[in-house]
Amino acid sequence: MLRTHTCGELRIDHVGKEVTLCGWVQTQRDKGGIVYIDLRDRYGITQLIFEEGVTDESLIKKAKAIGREFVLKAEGEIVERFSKNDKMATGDVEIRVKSLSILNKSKTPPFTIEDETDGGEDLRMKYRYLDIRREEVRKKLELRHQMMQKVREYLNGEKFVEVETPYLIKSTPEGARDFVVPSRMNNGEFYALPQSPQTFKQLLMVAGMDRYFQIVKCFRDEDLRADRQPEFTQIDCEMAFVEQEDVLNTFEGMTKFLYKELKGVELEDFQRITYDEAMAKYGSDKPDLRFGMEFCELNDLTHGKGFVVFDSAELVVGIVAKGGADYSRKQLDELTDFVKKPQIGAKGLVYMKVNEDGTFKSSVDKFFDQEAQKAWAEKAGAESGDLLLILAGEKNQTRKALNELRLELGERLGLRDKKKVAAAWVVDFPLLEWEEETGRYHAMHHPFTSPKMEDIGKLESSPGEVKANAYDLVINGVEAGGGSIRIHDRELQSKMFSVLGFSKEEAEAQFGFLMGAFEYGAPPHGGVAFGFDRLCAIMAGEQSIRDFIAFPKNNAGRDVMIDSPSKISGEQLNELGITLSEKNES
RNA sequence: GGUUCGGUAGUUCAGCUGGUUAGAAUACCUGCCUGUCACGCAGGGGGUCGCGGGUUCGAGUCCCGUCCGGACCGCCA
Repeated sequence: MLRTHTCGELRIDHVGKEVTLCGWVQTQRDKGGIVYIDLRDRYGITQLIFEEGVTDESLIKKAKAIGREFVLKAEGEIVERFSKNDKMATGDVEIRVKSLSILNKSKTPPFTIEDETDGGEDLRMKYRYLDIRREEVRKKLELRHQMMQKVREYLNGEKFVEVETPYLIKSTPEGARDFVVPSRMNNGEFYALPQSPQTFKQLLMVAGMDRYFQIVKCFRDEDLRADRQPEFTQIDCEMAFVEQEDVLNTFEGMTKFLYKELKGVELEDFQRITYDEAMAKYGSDKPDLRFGMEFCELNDLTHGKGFVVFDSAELVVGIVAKGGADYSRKQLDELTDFVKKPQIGAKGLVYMKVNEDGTFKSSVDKFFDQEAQKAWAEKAGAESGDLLLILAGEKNQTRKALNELRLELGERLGLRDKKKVAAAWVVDFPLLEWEEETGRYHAMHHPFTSPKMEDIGKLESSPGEVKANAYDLVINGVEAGGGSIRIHDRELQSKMFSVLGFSKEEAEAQFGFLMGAFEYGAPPHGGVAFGFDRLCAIMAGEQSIRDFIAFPKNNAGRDVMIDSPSKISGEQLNELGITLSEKNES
């Protein structure tokens, strides 16, 4: 070992000891007759001191020539500081250096290695190895590590077995686009990287593994977001001989365990809310329940008064912004512009202020008298000083837009409190969703999700109304995980594929192995998958998952550090039997 | 595929309705400084204003195209 201690552990009772530290130079402060160097490693920072009259002349000269991020080995005696720094854990002591080796020099880094770095996103990613030296990023990766340990601890305690499943598997048309890997030995054929180990974990249930989990990379070739990466990590779980409640309880337990162990927070029992209720009250299947501001439907109080926008709307729905009656014209215009943004797509925004004197002032006074507005206020629960904001239009679109407005207001009113944790299970998702482009139904969760028993009769007659044994865990408005009770019966699975528009042959070719397995005594089973990166971000109160991934990709799916993806040689292409179209040749 | 914001010193940014020699902070270099810890003081170097084209007497600034980055919509069973 080159060092006897780390840069974070020395305290006043170490005084007098001879130690050797290794680390990077955070800063060097040359005061003339005295030189300080802050030496940093992953554990902390310790001050080195070189003093005229005490330290060797040549050593002082050496110290004066040292720059940021040099790698040093410093030997010396721990002494009590003449002037202490109570902002540092090691601030009571310093090392009076007797011997110094420069283990490596460093170019001046392109951005400062500090919590409040001056580096932009792009630059930080290009020099990610420097970015990770920053405490802020390091702590996030350490949280991730801790979480991984705790997940394993909990699931191991619950008798789950961690089983690895293959990465080179088969492409299927359902769901997200696959990342595809050409096979040299099977020329002209391709593997696909798993979007999730779904079918394998079900096969493990058939295999009697009973309780399976895996912390596993998954791959989806879709566009990125702050909370979406093309390769990401899931806590993938499956249990046999269980019902929905058993799965929910097990993983509610895991989530509580993680919060307790990692954040010291005891979570209350999670709310349960149905999909239909979530959509009606919040316009979203992942509502942020840290605050109320529930939707209030106003159809019956708004129709027939000659206001065309409301009369022609499938849904008229509002929310109350507490204390919003003093919003200025400008603020209201801002909110109107917000909902009219193309991403949100509302045509306009109707407001109604409840004045302190009990009167009402709205943007539609022409059509609705005080009496009518009073009725709105009563229904929506708007009291004096409040602001009622109303959107109207096609049902789903309007709910979606009002959801965005609700979140925006929540942000502006400071209701999305980072310190709060609101976790809920959203249950009873629809089994199927109509897809306009293809003109057929597709599975809302995935095609292995079981329909509710009582709805099975409707599978062929009115598929859109069938509810599924599917559930999502939503924390602070983020989908942290989701799962379902699966189909374990060959006939039902077959029927499901046919409802989804698969021919018998297609279903057999793509999923015959699974349906075949169901014929050999498949137990009832179900499970869940958590977005591990997201769970880390949620727990740290962050929006972006990128800093919880050591080497993430940028918006365009590129790794700017190693510059991938990249072209491959003609020989490699030949070997794989691949010809590129002209526009891609170089 | 689309919307939107941005690209100016190593870095983060300012630069107005087009107008002389493009600025600040920080970083870097040199000198001074024995208790600093965002050290201080004095001085210095540092720019293809992303790239290409256009308008103009004149473009960092306006227009078109393009590349790069961020956020978002579509997409993500």
